[in-house]
Amino acid sequence: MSASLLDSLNPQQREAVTLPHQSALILAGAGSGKTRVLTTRIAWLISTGQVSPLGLMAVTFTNKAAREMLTRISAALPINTRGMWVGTFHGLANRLLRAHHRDANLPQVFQILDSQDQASAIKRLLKAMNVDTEKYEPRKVQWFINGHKEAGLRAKDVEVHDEHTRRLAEIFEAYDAQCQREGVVDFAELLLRSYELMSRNEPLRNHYQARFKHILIDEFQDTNPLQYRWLKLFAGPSTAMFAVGDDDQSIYAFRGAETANMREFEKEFAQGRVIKLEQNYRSHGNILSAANELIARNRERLGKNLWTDAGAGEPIRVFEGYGDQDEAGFIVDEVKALHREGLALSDIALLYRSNAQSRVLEHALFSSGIPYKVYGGLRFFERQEVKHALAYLRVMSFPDDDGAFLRIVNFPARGIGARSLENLQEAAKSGGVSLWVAAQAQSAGKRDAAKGLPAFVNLIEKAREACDGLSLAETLEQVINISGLADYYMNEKDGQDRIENLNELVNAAALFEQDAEVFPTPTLPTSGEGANAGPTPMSPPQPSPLRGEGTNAGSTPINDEGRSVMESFLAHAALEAGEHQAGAGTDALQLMTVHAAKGLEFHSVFITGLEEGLFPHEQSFADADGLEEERRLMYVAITRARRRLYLTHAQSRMLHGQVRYGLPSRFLSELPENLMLPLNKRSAAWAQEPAPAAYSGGGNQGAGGFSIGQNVAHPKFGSGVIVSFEGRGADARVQVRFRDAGVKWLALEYAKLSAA
DNA sequence: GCGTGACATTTTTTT
DNA sequence: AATGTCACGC
Repeated sequence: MSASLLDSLNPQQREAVTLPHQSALILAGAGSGKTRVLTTRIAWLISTGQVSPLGLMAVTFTNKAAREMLTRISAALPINTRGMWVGTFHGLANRLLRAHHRDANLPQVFQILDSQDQASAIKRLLKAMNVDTEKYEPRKVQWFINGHKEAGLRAKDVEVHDEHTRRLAEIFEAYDAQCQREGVVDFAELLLRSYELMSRNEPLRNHYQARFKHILIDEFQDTNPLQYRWLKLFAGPSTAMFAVGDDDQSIYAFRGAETANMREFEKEFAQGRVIKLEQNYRSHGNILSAANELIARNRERLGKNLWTDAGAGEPIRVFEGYGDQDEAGFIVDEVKALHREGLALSDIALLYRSNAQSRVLEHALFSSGIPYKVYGGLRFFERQEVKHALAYLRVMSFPDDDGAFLRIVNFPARGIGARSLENLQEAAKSGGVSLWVAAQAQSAGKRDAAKGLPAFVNLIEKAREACDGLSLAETLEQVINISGLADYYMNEKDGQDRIENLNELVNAAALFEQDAEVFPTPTLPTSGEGANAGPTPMSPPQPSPLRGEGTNAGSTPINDEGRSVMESFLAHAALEAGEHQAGAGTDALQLMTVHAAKGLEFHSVFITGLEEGLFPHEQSFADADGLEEERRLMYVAITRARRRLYLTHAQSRMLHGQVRYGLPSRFLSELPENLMLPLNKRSAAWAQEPAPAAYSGGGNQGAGGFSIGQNVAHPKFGSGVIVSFEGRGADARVQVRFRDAGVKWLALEYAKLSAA
């Protein structure tokens, strides 16, 4: 079977898949079969008996990629993939920390903070420390902390040059102490903590290094310094590292990714064993040429040249709309036409630079009745009602989590105001205990109170009793009712959606549980049962450290990592925010940010909002690196398309509640003109009139018979389009974007402007 | 203590 | 536009 597996590969792909037991770097261009090579190599290694399923680790960045890999492996091999170390950096770090939580100095039931949770934890801390939040903005503090953690640095490692930084380091330290107290761990901490665990604990390190014969890393260009160091800790003398990446698709520098890791890896591990996959199987020639031409403008590249033997295909369609609504209208019409020709909606993607841009598109799609699905944005597990319900679960199982406690102590409102909370926090602080313990103390002897703190303490204890022995889904159902969340949202005027989400949450829990039960515990070896991992001597307090912790004597069901299903579910909620959107299975148009589109492909792709300031984003203008990253982002966007590519932009759009006028993106002019097919904006039915309805209405009708969006001619500057105006009568001035002469303000009284 | 409305602030990308 | 913060009145 391995023969047939290899048959369909090209020579470079095959070479990569069948590399001997050595480290190597695979430079894999967009659409060159990267995922295929990775999964085929795993299948090949296992099926040829070179490694057992548990003797390898495969790391990805997104849950989607991890899932995809597992699916493909199970399709190729008759093995149970559960228990295999295939997952995201964060997922695997979580797994390691759960299994060795004692060595990592964490409670068995540590909770994972998502960015929202982290932000509120920081705000709470700043308040408690009496920090001036004008001087130390929570956002910046968060950025500071995460930045350092991602570089592998603790508060004590912060380089202090000035008072401000010194204070930040202090806050950093206090933040970590708070998290430790509350048994919570943020995203960066997952990695840093597991990194420290591995580097400090030699037996543990030796164990894993001996276990993993092969480590395969996807999207290597996106690793940050900490992740790279993290990987290296798992690599023993006999471990082969197989890194697949594309420096041209590095789009996560903003969160610490360093392409330098690729050069570093080449020196340290691959030692010259570099295989380039340059044949693109995805796109037609014109699309690929455009992408190549664009990315060639970047200076910092390892160098690669994608080619295809497919034909040139269609030209790239470019559309300019008057406003964002025209842009959306054009897209709706084109999508309809494509769909009519038989193309599945799910094979068409609408891409944008930032999430906020989806609104207008959604509106247009909704009113035209085209089914669509938005990825990203507000995720299921990030919704407040879901977070509330989960916080109840959390407080029930780990009441010392002050963050979860504060989230729900007075929600739904039960008469606990800021004053009582201040008192409580005071008491907790002086007693050196959690809010929950302090609340319990204050409520002693007031068991039947109907309001206030005692009522809350009562409620939690009652809920605990009521849920004893129940399944996860049943527990959630109970909690949603007992807590009063159900009643609360029932009476809210637009609470119906929230109720539905809560029901959906119960469903998700049931599904999750079912999944956990299909593979009962004993068949699921965890860390300890790698191909050749004998029991390794460990630090004393743990009897069988590699077997995961706490056999959990209680009645709660146990899953593969020896923790309760509830814990796993809470971790799942944080790590995999979830695309629990309606319409699974139905054919729907795909809407997402360019970032979210990485790794995906579609027959037809619309890249929207191609305007200066939007894409490239204005935040990137400051430095050359920022612009290069935007260009790589554009490269990623273009290479998503197999057959047809649309580039759209608008002269004006609503942004932050104001109309903004944007010039066409520089990326449009960086593409080869001969490949482009400009679509005349007037050819579209809705744009027949000189002044489109959207702009002739709300006071935009300019003086002197001109209007925004109108094409004009000037004797000296040539042809252009009116983008704005101010004043009336003799004072009236218009802003014109000329084709060649740039943007100019002209006084209507003097300028010899004529309609064109 | 709690709900309301005025006011200000924000506005990239994600595990 | 949308969300958070603050002050006020009940």
